[in-house]
Amino acid sequence: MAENKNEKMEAIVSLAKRRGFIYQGSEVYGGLSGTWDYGPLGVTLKRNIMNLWWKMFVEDREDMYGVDAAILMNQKVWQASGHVDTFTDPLVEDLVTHRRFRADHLLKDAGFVVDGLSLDDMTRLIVDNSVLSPDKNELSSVRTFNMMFKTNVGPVDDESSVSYLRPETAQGIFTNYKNVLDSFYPDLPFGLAQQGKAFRNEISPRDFIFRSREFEQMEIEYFVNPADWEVEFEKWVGLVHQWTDALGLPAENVHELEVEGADRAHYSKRTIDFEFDFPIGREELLGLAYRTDFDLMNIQNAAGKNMDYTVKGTNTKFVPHVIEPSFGVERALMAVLSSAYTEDEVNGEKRIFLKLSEHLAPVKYAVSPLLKNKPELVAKAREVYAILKKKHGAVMWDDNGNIGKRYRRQDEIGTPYCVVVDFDTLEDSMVTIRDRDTTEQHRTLIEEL
RNA sequence: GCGGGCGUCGUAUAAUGGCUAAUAUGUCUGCCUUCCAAGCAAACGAUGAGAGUUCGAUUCUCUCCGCCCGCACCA
Repeated sequence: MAENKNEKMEAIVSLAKRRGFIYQGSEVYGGLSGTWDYGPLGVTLKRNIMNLWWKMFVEDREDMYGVDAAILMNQKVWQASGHVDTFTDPLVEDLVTHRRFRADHLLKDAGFVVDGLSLDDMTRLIVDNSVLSPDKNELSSVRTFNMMFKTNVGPVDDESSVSYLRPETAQGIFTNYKNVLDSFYPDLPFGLAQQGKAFRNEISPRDFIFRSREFEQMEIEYFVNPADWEVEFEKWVGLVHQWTDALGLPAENVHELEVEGADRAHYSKRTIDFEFDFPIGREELLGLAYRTDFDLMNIQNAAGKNMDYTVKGTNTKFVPHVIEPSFGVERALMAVLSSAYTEDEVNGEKRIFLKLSEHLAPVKYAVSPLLKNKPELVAKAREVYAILKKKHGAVMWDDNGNIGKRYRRQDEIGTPYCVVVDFDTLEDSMVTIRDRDTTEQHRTLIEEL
């Protein structure tokens, strides 16, 4: 097994696989880098996170509208959004050290204006002016690396049929802004929310599910009066913290990073990265960006459609500005798993458990007969199981081994409560409930579960 | 993509140019068990894929796939 400096991360990856949360994509064929498959528990945990988000940001609010746009979009979307240009990095390679650099960055550093230059133009500039790599060696010609997955739509494989798997979900929202205005004409501010897959051909997918080539986003485009953007932005800072609280992430592990000018995305006037202390280090968990009217204006110019919003009962018109909180599902999941992963000792033995919040845990209750070779206990336990299953859904039957083993198994998958039917249950209709975190137990009536 | 290190049951480890590839745990079956991985018995389960060298390859070589560390990239 390869060296891994991070034991906690390794333990989580191992548990995730062993217990049926997350597997390497295409594993039977040797895997496919940057893809991950979700097992029975993983898909439930992931959906619980996504549903929590949907409830919190869409269902529980009056100003939010859900959409679900197609992943394949007209190629004009990506030209207008700037992705065709900016998701394509011009790279050069040092012919001696083989290190790679951004050609445009090297040229800019050397004092050249590179805006609008073709690859050939850049190569010529490098050759004519003997531009060297930072390691003082000759450079290769300029080649592109496109982060977007390209594909063709329809039977003809030519330029007109080119499309891309979306590298972000946001554009699917912007392209429907006008549709939603026509259907609802909500008062400002209002938001459009979407969950869905996005694809990026990362050079180097890394760190378990942290950076992968196919991932799921939860995004909101919140449309505001340009005059109000700062106030609304601050509100979203607060809402983001509510979200990380709801995930059960310790507040002290969530950090705000104000992203400075040059590092911001091409569309953004202000960005805060919310970072989390992952086992792999402090890394971005989600982003909050003020996108101005960049996207709507792009559409207005490229598609020739008016994007104005008219304030009701007035003649005031403007193109709304946008606050965009953008959440990565896998990163949220990884943050949840890392902060839930706990080791302690019970009776001098190491115990591993996932301290998942009740509303996120893939299994809420495990039901067991105290002994599985006593038919009367099994029958009663089955009864209790059926009642709970009907009521809560996420309930597991477990009669494996002995009671201690079952507790440990359930601990590892984060089941908050284990319900045990014993001989007294047959007399008093009470069951034992054992708490995952404290390992304490108490008795309660079956009806009160 | 470059450089370095790697790839053995689900997981964690062992061993080997030639005997049935070992141990623990797990999973499963039976017995047992009146609350925290107890015990007994049995079974299942692996050399990432392909090619080459060889009488014989999991072991040596090559290609591919994947993983780890570093670089670079990360809107």
